[in-house]
Amino acid sequence: MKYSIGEFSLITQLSIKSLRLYHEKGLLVPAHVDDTSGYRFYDEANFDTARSIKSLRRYDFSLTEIGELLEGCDDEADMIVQLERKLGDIASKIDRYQDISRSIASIIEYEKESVMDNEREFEIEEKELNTVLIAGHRMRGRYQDVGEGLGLVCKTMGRHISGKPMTLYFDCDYKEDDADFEPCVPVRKGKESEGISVRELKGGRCVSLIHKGSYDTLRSSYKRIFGYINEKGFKTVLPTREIYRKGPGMIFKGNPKNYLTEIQVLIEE
Amino acid sequence: MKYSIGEFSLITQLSIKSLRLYHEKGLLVPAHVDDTSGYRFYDEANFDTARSIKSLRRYDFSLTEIGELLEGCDDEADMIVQLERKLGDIASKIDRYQDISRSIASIIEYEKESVMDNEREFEIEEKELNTVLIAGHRMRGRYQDVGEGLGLVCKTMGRHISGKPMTLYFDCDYKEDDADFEPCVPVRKGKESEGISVRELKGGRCVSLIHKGSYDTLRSSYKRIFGYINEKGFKTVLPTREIYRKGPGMIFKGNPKNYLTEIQVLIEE
DNA sequence: TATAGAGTCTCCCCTTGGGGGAGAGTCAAT
DNA sequence: ATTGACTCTCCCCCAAGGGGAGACTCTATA
Repeated sequence: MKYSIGEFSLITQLSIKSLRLYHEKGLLVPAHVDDTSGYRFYDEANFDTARSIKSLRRYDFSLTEIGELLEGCDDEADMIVQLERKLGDIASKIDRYQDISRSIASIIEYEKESVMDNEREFEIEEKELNTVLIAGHRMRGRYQDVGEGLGLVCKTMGRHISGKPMTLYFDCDYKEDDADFEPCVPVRKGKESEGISVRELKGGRCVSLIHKGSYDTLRSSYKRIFGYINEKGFKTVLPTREIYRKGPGMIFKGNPKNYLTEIQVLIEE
Repeated sequence: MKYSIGEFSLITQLSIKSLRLYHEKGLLVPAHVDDTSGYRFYDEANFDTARSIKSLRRYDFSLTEIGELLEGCDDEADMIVQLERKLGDIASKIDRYQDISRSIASIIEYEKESVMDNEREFEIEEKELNTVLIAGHRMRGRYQDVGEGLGLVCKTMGRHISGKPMTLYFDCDYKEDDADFEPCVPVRKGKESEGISVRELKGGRCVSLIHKGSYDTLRSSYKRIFGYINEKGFKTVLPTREIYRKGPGMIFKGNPKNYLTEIQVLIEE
């Protein structure tokens, strides 16, 4: 019994285009090709091959791989090896996509959270801070270098990170070029490594203000918060903290007008 | 500060080819293009865009999607929607790959198992069968139609299947065209549906022989097993069972010489 | 037997995200 | 002025087909 390509396509559920491609690649050669018309005709034996190809395609084998399998299909042990290799491929794809999935989920969480805060106006408040475990990288230089240090710390600690990134400032006054600071992140656990210090950061009573907008305008908020502290007669404790509640985002830099930075100054009780 | 495409490529870790492509697609337009030489020059602002593109590519966004995101990046809420859509995409990909992974694993198991039996020679033996839950599709016709019925049952029961497919034969003698049989599979659980009967198949003492080779030669094994039964003076109980321990395989038809079919004839105790 | 309509053929272009290379122009240093 | 390093555009390539054009071929009906 002979089947034209159209009939064969209907039966096997493979498109005519695909059948012609498989013919060209030598995967599924029609039983007979008419010399004068060039028409392809398929027979019963072709059904088995068609079924094999369909299965393998469903399992994400490439046409090249299918070709190799169809050639050497006599030794079944070899086929098992191929299947196991494929299983490994698939597993690593799953791993990769799961990584991506986790990353995207955490980005969404980050963005959502900060969008919520976005409409509020913020006032100075006093509050109690808990002691937290942090990993930090102490350095000297200009304020712009904070980003770099933060990147280093985040990359090193990876998924142990348990909170927003922050910077500790150890100077009592503003220094342009030789500031002493420590970009850090809260972590669940972690071990010391080159340049990275892991330790507890003591909590306590503090004065806090959330600054909205570009980092260039941070100093106006510092002025406000220290004005408040002086007015109340508090004595401050170093280091001062900056918590980056919403910064440049993990994908887009975003609009600096929407950046949110919390300034925390600990006070003696 | 201006960077040539080579420098920019080194810094951003994007290939020159990619950079030119992104320029062409309008995703990452150099800050300046020299009129006469056509040389591309990038500036600081381009770094942010480059970083965004790299992140999004890592998260499996297509260039088209990235383009749309870069256009409408002012409304962040919209970006969250896009990210969530992507998250859904990724999740469905993971699902799909996990399905494939499971399928391949079961194929491997099937093939391995049967390869092990492959070298053995088989003799008639008597053994005890347990009662099992089966799903079957009773039908009349030719023996060749067994395959179809089995396909139906397997597709319907899907992952509830818990053993090798088999056929029950209800005729006491060989009928060419109007045999009465029931392709079925053991299942863990399952509900009746159109044409499918789910029930317990009673066990008992039986005479069993594993037939090696094409189904066309099955009758010689039947002759042997019934010869044995007559010799021993056993009385048989219908239906007779054929268990397809290794058949045409899920991908390749395989070599019929290696097919293994167990014939089980229950006897009165 | 002519013709219409359906089926099939080959050939070409398109998709994604670039890689590889040819041939020509440009830049900076010697 | 020349040389070597960069860069430009343009073309072809990958996988697995999809879409369509223009030309044949087959079959059924008038």
